[in-house]
Amino acid sequence: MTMALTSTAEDYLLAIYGLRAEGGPVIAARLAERLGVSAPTVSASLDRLVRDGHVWIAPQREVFLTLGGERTAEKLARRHRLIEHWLIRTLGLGWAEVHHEADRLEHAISPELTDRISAALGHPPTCPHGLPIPGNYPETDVGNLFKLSTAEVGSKVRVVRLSEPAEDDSELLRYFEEKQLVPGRVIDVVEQTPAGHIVVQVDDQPAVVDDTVAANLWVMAA
Amino acid sequence: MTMALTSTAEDYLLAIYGLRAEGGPVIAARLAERLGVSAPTVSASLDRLVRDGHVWIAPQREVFLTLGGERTAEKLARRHRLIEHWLIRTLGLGWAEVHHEADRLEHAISPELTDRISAALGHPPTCPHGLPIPGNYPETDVGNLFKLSTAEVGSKVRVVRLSEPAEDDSELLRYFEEKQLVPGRVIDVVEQTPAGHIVVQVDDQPAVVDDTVAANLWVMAA
DNA sequence: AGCCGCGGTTCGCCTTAGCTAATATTCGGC
DNA sequence: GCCGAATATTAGCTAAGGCGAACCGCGGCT
Repeated sequence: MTMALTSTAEDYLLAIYGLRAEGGPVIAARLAERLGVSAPTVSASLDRLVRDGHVWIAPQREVFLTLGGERTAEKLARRHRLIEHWLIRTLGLGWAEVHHEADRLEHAISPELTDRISAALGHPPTCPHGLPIPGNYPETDVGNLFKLSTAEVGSKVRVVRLSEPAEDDSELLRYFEEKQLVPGRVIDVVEQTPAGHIVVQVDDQPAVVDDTVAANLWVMAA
Repeated sequence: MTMALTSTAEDYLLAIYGLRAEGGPVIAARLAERLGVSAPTVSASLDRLVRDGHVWIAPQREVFLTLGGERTAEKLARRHRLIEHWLIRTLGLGWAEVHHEADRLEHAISPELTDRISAALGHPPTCPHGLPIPGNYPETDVGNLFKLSTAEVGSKVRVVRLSEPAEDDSELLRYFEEKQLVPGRVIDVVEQTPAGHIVVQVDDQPAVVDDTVAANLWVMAA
């Protein structure tokens, strides 16, 4: 009988899962940042997660999900991303606001409800920001995604998804929405300035994308 | 800056609000029953609620909501009851299952979301089980409700709402649904047996309603 | 060698929210 | 006025989840 997770434990699993998906080593300090808690708190919480078999810590302090922990995290990510669609679809909530609401709702939705939501939405493969929904997403062309910041000048690319951390930045989300830098859009990479900024063309409208911002958009050749 | 309530505190306010609406004195022992916790736990929690100004204890140990506490409880009840409708409307959830899901969701929905839900549903005056939704409910004929168990033999009555505790009893809910003893239905009170059971006629189908069950249905003359 | 900064842990402390066992209080009957 | 049942409180425990302060280890600089 798999003990029920606390809402806090769910947050940790999801944060680890998200950081992992972003690439780069998952360490306690990053978790502290993302979750907005102190280092000692993360230490204690990780101890509990290890004790309960959701997480294991590699010799160099890197944090990994166990098989069970990963399965749980996938369920949670699925839940979260389906909720985002649901809120947009049934309540007309804004693309930029939906993530925060989903953050709180994801802990309160039963598995049965999750599946009903998926069905009611026609089993969408990704969330509104382009992140894949486990269980619905066909694992194709995951390999040939790259960040807009590394796109070749003169190429055409298709926006596929936002980075995980971008989802927590509502100002950034509103910016993306305004410039229509949303999943599915095809854009021209016009030039890269010496400072690293990228000039793109969306719907024949030019837009200058800050280099740090461009690192938050995953694209593919189009 | 009104301190944010914990999920547990919200449960208490809602329980007090509900018991009060059912009539009868609200005391700690009833709260312990309804919330499924021990008496000392209720004691400690009430201390916190008093400390934070949500609740007030009268000399004879009776529990009252303060003005602020009552306002909060109304918001929570509104939230809960709107969620029930929303789940039925957008996901086709069953009349009998919806209450439990709403119990968990009500702590995770923002005020803005609540209003959007209300708007999307056309501001329904009551929840699917007939309980009024604060802010939407026109306060008419609240006074002339009575329990089915006290209805006069030979009279016609209209089912208006379920009792609060009935909402927590899914078996009872399924029974009501099966017999179509749901808000809006007009039924004939045919006879009362010596044991106190009540024989009614719904859609020309006879049904025997247990006396304790009949005490959970609020009706009005029809 | 020395030191700074980052990462991590240990220590001690706090609040919420639960429990049991024991005790105290109050209420309704008789 | 007394008794027993119901109610409430006290005392003492646990676990989760927070905090800051202090300290350790290690990698790079200078």
